[in-house]
Amino acid sequence: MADSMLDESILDMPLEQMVTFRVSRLHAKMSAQASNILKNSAGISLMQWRVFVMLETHGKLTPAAIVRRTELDKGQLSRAIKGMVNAGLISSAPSESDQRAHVIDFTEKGLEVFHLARPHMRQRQTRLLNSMTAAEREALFGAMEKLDAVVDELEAEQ
Amino acid sequence: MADSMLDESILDMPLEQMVTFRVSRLHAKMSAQASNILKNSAGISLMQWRVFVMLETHGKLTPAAIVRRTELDKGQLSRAIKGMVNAGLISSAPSESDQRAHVIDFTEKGLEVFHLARPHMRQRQTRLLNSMTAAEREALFGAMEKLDAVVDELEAEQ
DNA sequence: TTACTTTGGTTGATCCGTCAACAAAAAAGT
DNA sequence: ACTTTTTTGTTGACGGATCAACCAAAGTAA
Repeated sequence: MADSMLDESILDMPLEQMVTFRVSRLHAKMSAQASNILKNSAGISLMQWRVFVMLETHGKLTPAAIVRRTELDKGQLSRAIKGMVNAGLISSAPSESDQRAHVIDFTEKGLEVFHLARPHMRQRQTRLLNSMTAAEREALFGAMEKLDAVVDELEAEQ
Repeated sequence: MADSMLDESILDMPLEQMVTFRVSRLHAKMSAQASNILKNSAGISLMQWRVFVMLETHGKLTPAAIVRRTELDKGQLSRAIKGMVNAGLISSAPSESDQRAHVIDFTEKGLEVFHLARPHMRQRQTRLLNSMTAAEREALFGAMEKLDAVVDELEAEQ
C-alpha cells in the first residue's frame, strides 16, 4: 500500500524532492562549509584534511592503502600528497617491502597544522551529529548504505 | 547518555564514518550513475535533465525562477540552457513583463528526448526509494533537512 | 526626473573530481 | 627462467561546479 502510493507520487515529484538531487545539494553545502573552515583555520584543503585524518586513525600509510579504504581517486590523492610534501606537512619515505610505494606520515609541522583545524572540525561534526536523535542517526546511515547498495545493484543489472 | 557516548566516539572516528565524507561518497556514486543513464538513454547531462524536470513540473519558466527553487548556480544554468537551445531541446522566448528575462519551454524534440530518459530515471528513483521503509525514507529526508539547517546555523555563527 | 539598489542573465577564471594512459615494480602462471 | 597480469603511483585531459565581474533592465526613493 505504501508502495503503490509511492509509485504514483513519483510521477509528479518535483526536483526538490528527488533523492539524488537532495543528496547533491546537501553534499555541496556541507563540503563547501568544511572547505571554508579548513581554509580559515589551517589553510588546507578538504582533500588534505582527509589525508591527515587517515594518518591519525591508521598511522603511517601508503597512498594505495588510503585509496583502498576510502575509494578516493588515486590521481587526486597523488596530487594532494605532492602538495603536502612540498608544503612540509607530511613526510614521504620509500617503502622497504615495495620499491614502487612510499609511506607517508605527519611531520611536526603537519601535526601542528592538523591540530589547528581539528577542534573546529570536531565541533562541527558533533553539532551535525547532535542535530539528530540516535534513531535518526541510525536511520540516516542505514538509508545511505541502502542507497549505496541499490546503486550497485542497478549498476550490475545494466 | 547517548550524547556523551557520541561525544567521545567522535574523537577516534575514522574518515569512513564521518557525515560529510559519507554524503560526499554517496553523492558521487548516485550522480555518476544518473549521468550514465542519461547519457546512454537520451544523450543529455544531469543539468539538462534537471532543467527538463523543472519544466515538466512547473511549466514554462525563466532561469531565475529555476534558480530560486533549486539553488542551482545561475552561471552553470545559463550555460546549460544555451546548450539546450542550441541543440533544439528547449525554446527561449523573450518575457513580456521583463525585458531582461526569457521564458524557456520544451520543444517537441526536447519532449521526445525527455521521454527517452524518463522511464529509466523514474524506475531508478522508484528503486532507490523502495529500498527503504517508509520510516527510513522519512528519517532520511528529515535528517538531511536537519543537517542542512545546522550547516546554516554554523554559517551564521561565524 | 534622477540617483541608488536590486534582479536577471552572460561570461571568464579557477578549482575540483573523474578518467585514461603510462612506466615501473611486484605477483602469478607457465 | 620467463611471460603475463596486477598493482602502485604520476601525469594530462576534460567536464562540472563555484565565484566574481559585469551589463542591462527593473524597482525604489528622493
